[in-house]
Amino acid sequence: MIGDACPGSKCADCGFRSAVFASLNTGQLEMLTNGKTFNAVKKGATICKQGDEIKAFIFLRVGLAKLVRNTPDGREQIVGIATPNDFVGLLSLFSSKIYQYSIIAIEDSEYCSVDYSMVMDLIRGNGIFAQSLLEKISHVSDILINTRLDLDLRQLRGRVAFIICYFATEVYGTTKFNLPISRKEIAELIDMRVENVVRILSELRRDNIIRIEGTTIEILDPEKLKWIKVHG
Amino acid sequence: MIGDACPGSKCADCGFRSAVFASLNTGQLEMLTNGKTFNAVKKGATICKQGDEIKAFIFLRVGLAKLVRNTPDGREQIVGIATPNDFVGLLSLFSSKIYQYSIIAIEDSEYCSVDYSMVMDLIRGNGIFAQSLLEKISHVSDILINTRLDLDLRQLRGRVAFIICYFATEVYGTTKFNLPISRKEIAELIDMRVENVVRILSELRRDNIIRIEGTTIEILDPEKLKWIKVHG
DNA sequence: CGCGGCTTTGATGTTCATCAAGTAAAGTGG
DNA sequence: CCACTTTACTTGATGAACATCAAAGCCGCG
Repeated sequence: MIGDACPGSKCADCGFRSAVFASLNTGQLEMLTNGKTFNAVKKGATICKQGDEIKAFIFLRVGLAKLVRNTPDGREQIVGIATPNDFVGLLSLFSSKIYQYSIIAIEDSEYCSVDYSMVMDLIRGNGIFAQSLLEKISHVSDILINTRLDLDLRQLRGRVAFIICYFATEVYGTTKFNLPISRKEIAELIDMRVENVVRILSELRRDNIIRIEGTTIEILDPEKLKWIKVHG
Repeated sequence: MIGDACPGSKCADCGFRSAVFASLNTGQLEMLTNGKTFNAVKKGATICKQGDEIKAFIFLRVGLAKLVRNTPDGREQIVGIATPNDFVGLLSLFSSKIYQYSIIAIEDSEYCSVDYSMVMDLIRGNGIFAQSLLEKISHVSDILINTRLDLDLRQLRGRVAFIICYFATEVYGTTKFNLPISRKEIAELIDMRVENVVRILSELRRDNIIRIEGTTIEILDPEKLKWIKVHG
């Protein structure tokens, strides 16, 4: 499925088009149409790999992906989660020739790749576009850093509560959802051990704060969960 | 001392001029000269304050500053250290109307403030400048995030070793230097408690890995220190 | 069916935060 | 200048939080 033409063919007509591209004129949009590739991948697929040369600008249209980093001691650390409309790998893009993280689909996903040099041309040729991109990248960094700083302040119960709230509000927008990642991945995302993730989830279930059924999680007591998220 | 004219007056002649400004033409450099203010402040001075409206683009010429965040529970967390040639507060700049962090001088410092709207004009009017700025901001974010992720993997001994190495190599470039921050500030920077910072510094001294004399730290055994930094 | 990976719970030891208490250094006011 | 207060630093003792080890159940997959 890699490299198929985008179903909606022209970027100008794309329902997923990001606000970042709003400033492009007709000619520039046509350039974009010709320079991009549409991709659909299954859950588990690697979209790009840490250490590989950056050749494209990746825009996630549908699905969900994790940003993964290999730690010096051979473990894996999840840097963050990419949701639809995100430019994944945006951070590495301008600061390095290689990807700092791998990007792996955690749900069936669709994304567009735009040729790296084309984006550079657009930046140089369209000031408003450059400004939009600056704002976008700045925003993404800010969220990532602030989230990390927040997590660092909390102990494990607070972190687990945080991640449940995150998926409920930021990703799915409901109090009941299918957790797209394993316990082990939660652990990698918030820097703790699998056993403790499990233990704390069990505690939350025991206290009737959440309900767990297979991979489905339902928040029963949002107030209490929020309290734990803030006060640890 | 706030608001004095830059001694070197014209930005075009400024010895501290960042590579980011390399692409500006004569007219644009003149704009810059007229739109900036030069400032010199003493150690401890607040350069900008978390929550205040962003009106300027701050470029640190001389000195050292800490980026500080007030945590929800009233403590302080140090996000990072700004060294000469850094654009401080760069991250907030494009993603928010207000500063996400306070910036406080930890050594006597000099910096230039450039009017916010002027920077925006330059971005829109000069594509190469926009691209340079994207690269710069991307680089700063990347370092900040990777540092944070690294710290999250380490236990306390590793973090203390990390921060000593950081000041030795990144900030001062020597194995013997004056630690510009207090024990408490180290704790705030690497998410631990003062008592443990002190305890671990004492251990390192006892094991002849470092020497401490007042605020001066000298690395005696770089190999061992590096080992601790990596392996906790 | 059996293997391997994910999940779960319990027991145990290590790491770290907290509390307490004392020393040194640095500012403050008379 | 000295008494006084405040702030930074330091060490020890204790308990809480967390990682690690161990073992068993579960599920998907060849």
